[in-house]
Amino acid sequence: MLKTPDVKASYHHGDLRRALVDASLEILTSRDVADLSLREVARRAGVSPAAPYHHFGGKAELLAAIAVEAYGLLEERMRLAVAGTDEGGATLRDCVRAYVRFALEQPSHFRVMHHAELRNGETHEELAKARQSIWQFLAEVLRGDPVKKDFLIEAGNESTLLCLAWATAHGLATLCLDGYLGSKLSMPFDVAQEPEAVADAVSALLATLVDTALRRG
Amino acid sequence: MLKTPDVKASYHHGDLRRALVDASLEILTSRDVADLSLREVARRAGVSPAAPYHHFGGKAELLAAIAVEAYGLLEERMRLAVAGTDEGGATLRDCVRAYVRFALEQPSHFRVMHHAELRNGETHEELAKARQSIWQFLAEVLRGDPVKKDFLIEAGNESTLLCLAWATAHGLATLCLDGYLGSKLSMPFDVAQEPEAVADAVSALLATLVDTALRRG
DNA sequence: CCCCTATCTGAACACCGTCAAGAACTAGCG
DNA sequence: CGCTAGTTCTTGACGGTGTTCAGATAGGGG
Repeated sequence: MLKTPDVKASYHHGDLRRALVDASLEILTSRDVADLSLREVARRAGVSPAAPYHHFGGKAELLAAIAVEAYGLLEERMRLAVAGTDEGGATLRDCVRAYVRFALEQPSHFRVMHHAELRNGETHEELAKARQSIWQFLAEVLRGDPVKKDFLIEAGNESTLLCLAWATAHGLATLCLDGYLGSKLSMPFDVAQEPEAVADAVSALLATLVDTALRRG
Repeated sequence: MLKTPDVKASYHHGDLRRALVDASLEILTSRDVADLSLREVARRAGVSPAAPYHHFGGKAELLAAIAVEAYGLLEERMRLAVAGTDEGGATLRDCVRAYVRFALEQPSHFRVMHHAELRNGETHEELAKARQSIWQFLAEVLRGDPVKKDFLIEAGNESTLLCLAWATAHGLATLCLDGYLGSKLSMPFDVAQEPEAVADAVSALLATLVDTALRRG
């Protein structure tokens, strides 16, 4: 429906590759990635079940393409997030927050990124590059913070702190998306807030803990 | 093969329900939960594809049963972990570490716990209870720590710190299991250590940060 | 002993991912 | 313009899946 209007509905689809990705994302809005059917994607794009195989090697490759796109979007988000802050101790908080917000606002993309079928094999070259790019960026952000820099270098704790930040962000995002946080689902106390608010509070707490502890260190 | 030896291989299976769960766990050792085929489980248990439906409502209910079992195991692990420590500030670290170690040592159970098919629907009553039980336990552990107690109560930050701990543990476990940590897969620096070592270091760092910051607070 | 119930089988349905062969269309060369 | 080459899509098929249902089978209570 959003195709370039001058292109008629001809035998040859205008840009089927793009249409398949978009159709997948639409379906993923309401279904989980494990239940994504390649046939349904083709159906929604108005083509036969075998058509996608001329643009992707198979279902896994379609998902990989979506994941690569997702990594690009995520890195862009995080760059924007830290660009807005003034080099203070807020960068860590903003990175974590951007990560979680991306997961909450683009859940389809986020879920595909971490799906099982494209984790194990070193299959996709682009995927590995996209992942490394984000790590690199995060490492630079951390190194750029003058307060943390000394502590990191002297203690050799750079990777540990980086892992802590990423684990927190990833865990937060995963828990939010899976519905563990923010609802009356399973919490024994007052986390009646929205998932976003919980994520913000946790991100801020982590940044505060790090800053306070390091200034003391 | 591990059935009680006196029971013959009769038409009626001795304890098919248990056998199906065990067969599932065996298969999950080498395959992801998304690729778990109910027919294959039945095949491995030596019964027809329709047999499981007399013990479980379907594939989802089988997975739910495994998940309930997993929550029990996890809570047991965590209780043991904190029972061994002397009420100091190490409890937080030990909880996080126990969580991650459980994920690494029982990956089949852990993956099933957080699989999509049993997240959304309020389907299983037992599942919700098992989840709440762990939350309750974690909250008690945190409240029991005298150093953190004051900070938590005065600041109203109890749930936030709890979420931070859980998010870190969960993120760490997920990242380890998915192969992001501990290998040359995608890290730009020296995380050549084993996943367990990384997890230990991160858990310790989090606990240190919390203690240092709160003692200062 | 017989019947009843729980348990398991066999066949069936619809759906899935994937592949091989061929039809429909486009593009480019003469 | 017309023919050819090549890309793009369709049709049809194969094996696998979750699930259902009528019927076969076994064991326990009257």
